[in-house]
Amino acid sequence: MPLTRRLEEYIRLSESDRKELARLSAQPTRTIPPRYDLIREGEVPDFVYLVMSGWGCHYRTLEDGRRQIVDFAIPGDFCDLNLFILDRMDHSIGAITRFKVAEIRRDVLHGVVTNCPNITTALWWVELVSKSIHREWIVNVAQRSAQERISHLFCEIFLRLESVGLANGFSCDFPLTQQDIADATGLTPVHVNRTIQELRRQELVVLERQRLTIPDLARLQGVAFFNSEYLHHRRLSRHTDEGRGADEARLSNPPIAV
Amino acid sequence: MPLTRRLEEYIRLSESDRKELARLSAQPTRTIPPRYDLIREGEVPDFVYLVMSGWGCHYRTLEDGRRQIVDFAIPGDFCDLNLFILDRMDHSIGAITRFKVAEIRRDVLHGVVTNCPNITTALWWVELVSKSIHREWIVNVAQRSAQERISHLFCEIFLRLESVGLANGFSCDFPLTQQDIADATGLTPVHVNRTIQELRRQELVVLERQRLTIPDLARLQGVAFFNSEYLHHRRLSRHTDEGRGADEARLSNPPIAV
DNA sequence: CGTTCAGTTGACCATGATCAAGAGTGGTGG
DNA sequence: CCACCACTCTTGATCATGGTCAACTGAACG
Repeated sequence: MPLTRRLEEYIRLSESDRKELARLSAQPTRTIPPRYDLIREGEVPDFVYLVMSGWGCHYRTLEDGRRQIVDFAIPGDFCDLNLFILDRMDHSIGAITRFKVAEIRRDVLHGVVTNCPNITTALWWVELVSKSIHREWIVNVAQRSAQERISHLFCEIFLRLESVGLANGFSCDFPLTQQDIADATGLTPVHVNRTIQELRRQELVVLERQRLTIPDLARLQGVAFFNSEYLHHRRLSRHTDEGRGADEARLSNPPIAV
Repeated sequence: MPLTRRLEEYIRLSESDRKELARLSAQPTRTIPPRYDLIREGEVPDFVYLVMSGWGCHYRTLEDGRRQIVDFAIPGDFCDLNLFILDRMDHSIGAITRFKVAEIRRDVLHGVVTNCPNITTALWWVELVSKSIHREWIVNVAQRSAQERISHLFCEIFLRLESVGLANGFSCDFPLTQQDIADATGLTPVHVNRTIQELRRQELVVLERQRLTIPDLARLQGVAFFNSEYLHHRRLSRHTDEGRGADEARLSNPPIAV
C-alpha cells in the first residue's frame, strides 16, 4: 500500500501502526474525474485527503489567469494535513487523472495519531518533506535552465513514484500533458515541447503513451543538477550506494510526540 | 516582543502562554556576524533557533555555485522547527545583518509545548504559513516578470515586518543588497538594479540607506499581483478593510493539541 | 587616502516567449 | 464503420525579457 511504503521511508512501523494506517485507507473515498478540482482556493476543507490512486496537483492562480502548479499529489500523499489548523485553503487541488482520495475525518485522524506516537512523527516527516520539495521547486524555477528544469521534474517524479512502489525498473506512469509540465516549470508549452524533443534526442528519456522511461537515471540527474537529499528518502541508498549506516542511525531516534 | 506579536497573528495568547513564550526568548543567544552562516546544509542542528534580532536567509546552493535564497528569517521567526524530526539540514541559513538567535534546546521547547497546547497550535501555524510562503515564492519566480517579482518581495517583507511590529508607517528596515534580491528572485544583480530604478521612477518605492518606504502599498500590491492571503495574517484587516467577522470566527476555533 | 564593496551604466547576446498554423490521436455519435 | 470534433503535440518565424561582460562611480572604513 502506497501509504505504508511512504511512511516507511521515514520510520519503522510496528504491526499496530500498520493496523492503524489501514484504518485510514479504509475511510470512505471520493473520486474526481480528470481535470476537475478536489478543492479550491478559499474553501474550508472538511477532511484530510489521502491519495489512494491517480495523480493530482496543487496549484495557485493569479488574477490575470497565470497558473502555477506548486506540487503534485501521488498515491500515499496527504493533501492538506494542515486541516489541524483549519483555515481557508490558500491554493487549489485538481485532478490530473482519475483521482481517488480517502476522506479522513478530523476525529479519525486524531484517534490514530493519539494511539500511535510513531505515526505522529511520520506525519511530521511528511509535512517537512513536502516543505523541502517546495524549496527545491523554488530553486528549480529560479535557477535552472529549461532542460535542467524538466529533467529535474522527471527525476523527482520517478523517485517519488518508486518510493511508493509505483515504478517498475526504469519506467513509471506519466500522465502529465506538456501543458501540465509547462505549468509546473514556469515555461511555455511550446518550449517544453522543444526541450523534451532535445532530451529524447540525447536519449535521456523515453516518453510515450503516458509512460516515462529513464534509461540512465544517474545521467539524467547529472544534467538536472539533481541531488536527491531533499526528498529525504531512506531507501535511496538503492540508487546512491551509500550503504545503510546513516539510515539505521536515523531510524533509532526515538519518536517525539508533540 | 516579535515572537508574541507573531503568534498573535494566529491565536489568542493567555497570560500563562505569554509567560512560557518569555522562557523561550530568555534562552541563551548566539550572534552571527553579517554574511556568516548559522548552519549549513548537511549539518545536524542541536537547537531550534528563534530569531531575536537582525535578518537571515535560508538558501540552497547548486554544485556549480548557483545560489537561491528560498526565504528570509526575521525577528519572531523560528529557523528550523523541524528539529523535532532531527535530520540533516537540506539547506543553509546565513546572516544578512548581525543576526542574533536564541538557541532553544529540544527539551525546553518540548516542555513549553506540553504545558501549552495553545502554543503547539501556534507553532503548527508558523510551520504551515512558512510552507505557504514557499508556495508563493514558487509562483513568484515561475510566473512573474522582474518588476512584479521585486515588487512582490517588497510587499511581503514590509507586511511580515509590520506584523511583528518592525515597520513604522510606510517604512521598514531593508538591509538587502541588490545581489541578495537577485538571489531571492532568480534575477541577475544588473537586472535587479535596472528594475529598481524603474520602480523608483514610478514612485512605487523609495529605497535608501537600508530603508524601504512604500508610499502607496495598495498600488505596489497592484503591480505585483500581490494577494496577502498566503501570509494568513489575522491583523491584515488593517490593510484590507475586510472587517473583523471572519477573524473572530477563526479565533474561536478550539486549538487542537497534536 | 587607498581599498573594498555596492550600485550604476552601456553594448551586445541568448534563452525562452509569442503567434500562428498544421499533424496526430482518441473519443463520440450518426 | 466512419466522420467529426477536440485536444495534444509539433513546427516555423519572429520577438522581448532578462543575461552577460566589462568598465566606472561613489560611499564606507581602516
